[in-house]
Amino acid sequence: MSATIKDVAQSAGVSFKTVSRVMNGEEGVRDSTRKKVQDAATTLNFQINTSARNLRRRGSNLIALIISNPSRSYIENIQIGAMEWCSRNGFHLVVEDVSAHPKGLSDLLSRGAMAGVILIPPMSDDPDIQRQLIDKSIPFVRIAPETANDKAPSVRIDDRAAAREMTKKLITLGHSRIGLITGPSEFGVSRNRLAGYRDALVESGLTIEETLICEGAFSYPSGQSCTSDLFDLPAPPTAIFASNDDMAAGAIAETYRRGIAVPADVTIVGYDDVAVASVISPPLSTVRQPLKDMAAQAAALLLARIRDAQSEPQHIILPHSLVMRASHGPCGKT
Amino acid sequence: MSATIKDVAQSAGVSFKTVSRVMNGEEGVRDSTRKKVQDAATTLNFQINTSARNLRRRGSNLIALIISNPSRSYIENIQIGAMEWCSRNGFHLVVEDVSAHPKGLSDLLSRGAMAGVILIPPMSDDPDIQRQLIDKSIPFVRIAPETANDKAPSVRIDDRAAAREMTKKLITLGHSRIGLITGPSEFGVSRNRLAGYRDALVESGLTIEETLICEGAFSYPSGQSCTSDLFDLPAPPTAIFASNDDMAAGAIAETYRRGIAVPADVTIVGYDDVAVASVISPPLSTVRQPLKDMAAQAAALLLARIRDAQSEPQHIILPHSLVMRASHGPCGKT
DNA sequence: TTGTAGGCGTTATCAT
DNA sequence: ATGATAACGCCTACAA
Repeated sequence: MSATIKDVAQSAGVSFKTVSRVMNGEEGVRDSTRKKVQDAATTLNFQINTSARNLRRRGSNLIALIISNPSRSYIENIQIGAMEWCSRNGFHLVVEDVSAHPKGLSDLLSRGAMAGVILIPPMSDDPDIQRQLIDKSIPFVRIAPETANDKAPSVRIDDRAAAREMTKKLITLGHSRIGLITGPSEFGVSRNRLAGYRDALVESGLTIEETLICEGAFSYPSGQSCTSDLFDLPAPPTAIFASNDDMAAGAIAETYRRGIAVPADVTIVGYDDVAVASVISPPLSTVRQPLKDMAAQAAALLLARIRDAQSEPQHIILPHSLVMRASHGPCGKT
Repeated sequence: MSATIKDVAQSAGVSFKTVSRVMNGEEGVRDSTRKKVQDAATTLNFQINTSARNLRRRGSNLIALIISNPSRSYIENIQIGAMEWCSRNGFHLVVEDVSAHPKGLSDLLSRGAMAGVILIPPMSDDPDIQRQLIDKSIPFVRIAPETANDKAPSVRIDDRAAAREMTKKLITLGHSRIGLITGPSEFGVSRNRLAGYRDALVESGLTIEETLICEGAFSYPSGQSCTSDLFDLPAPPTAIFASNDDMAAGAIAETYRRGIAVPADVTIVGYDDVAVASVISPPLSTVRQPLKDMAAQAAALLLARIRDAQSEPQHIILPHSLVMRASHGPCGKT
């Protein structure tokens, strides 16, 4: 079929090892020889065989991003950050959804196939997957794990502090009955954000009402139904803090459906700052986390572990910020 | 490091070929032998080496989805459809963005790396990429190409008919000044949708005003600015048909910004029916195309070509429909 | 039903 | 600066 390095070698009148050197940009090849080889390669339309290279090198230029269903907009940003890093660093990104077909994962992780793996919530907190990875000695990195450990590097923001700040912001606006829509409890980030919410209330001397806390699924419909439940309370909240933007968008939709105005009648804020936050109306006030950066930095930490499995796992905390757009306002009610 | 097929063979007391047979689920192995081998493989934590297998088989279990920047929501649905198909059929999906780092593509397409490639707009109409793929004899499939050809299979909806139907629908509602926000002209789908728009106007005996046609970029901001231009016209349109939902969302935002109500004062409709369509308010009336199905069927057609490069390329046209939500209404003005 | 020989295309090692 | 030889781990072809 297509040409191999031996064909190129013959055509260029050198040994195939020399071709190998040229293809890998190694030193110690005379310029004239190099040129001869390059010309021959171009003429023969030579393409290196990745399988053969990987077999011999015991390596791969593939990084896997393991995802599960919930928030597509979250994944989208992570994926973009990871893809950009990959293309700048000679890797390619394999995206695998394990929620559908769990058996795909073990195939994906067959020996030598992936140079490394990026885990996002909820897999970053999944002990099974991590043990699997460790057993196969595949380097991995965790994005937004509940807590850092010494098995793998990690990248995160300080979710607890961020949730605390946003809650305090709402309190500053005069709100004292603040509904919280959490993510599923198996997500470490959900627990951390809930803790931050509690921190703020306690620090401000407010009582924590468990009925104001509703567990969502990080999805738009779950934002709607939690909001519905909150409004059906005898004393509904004057502000709702959703643990991601998708749920906040659902909350706003449900609010409108009931003829309640945002932010005039009720304040709604989100978390993540993904695309939907600037597209809905009113534009969403939210916690911004630098998802693309997080993914890029995660990939970089992963590379360090790919290069040297013994290197100390690093843990990075990136800065977050509050992006106050137009979905919040002062508390109207007493 | 980890076990090879030979280690398993020794441990099970059979030849390595037998192990190979078991690992590939081939017939002609006594059940007792099979069990012995499986046990040994489990004990040794054996994982097949994909590089060695691919090298020998001259194959790969990787399918590449080549994307470029514009509409992330479009890509999202295509990607989900392709991923699901892949995990059901023993493949994995590599997602590569060529808009950033074009050189990544040639590396990705190195010999044997990818079993096949899925092209979406605008790459489905890019002659360079197609020639490259043909030169390397990598099977590929085109999603939503401008026209089908005999080089590769394709999957699409009838964009021209769909755009015509939506335009007619608006005409039926009494609109005669209908603005069209097209996609970039290098997209075949843009040209087809534009043609359908013209078809409808001509068939209805309306004149085509070129000033009512504005070229967008398939992005939210471009939807805003085109809409702004349309409203600045001496005689603005009473309805706007955006060639994708992102631009329609931008159009609605710009409309609100000017204090104009949707759909009371102006009708706005989109195209694609992606997530944003049901999340914004009012919920968007739009042309639905079955993106996930399209991707899954594309992958299936691709597989046929991977299995037999000589097989006749198939061309599938999937049904579309109009999803009339709440962003349209009758024409108020004369 | 099971086993043996050989090679896929590349890189590592060691020589020249 | 360049080349010969030997793996990497698996599968195909053929043999027993």
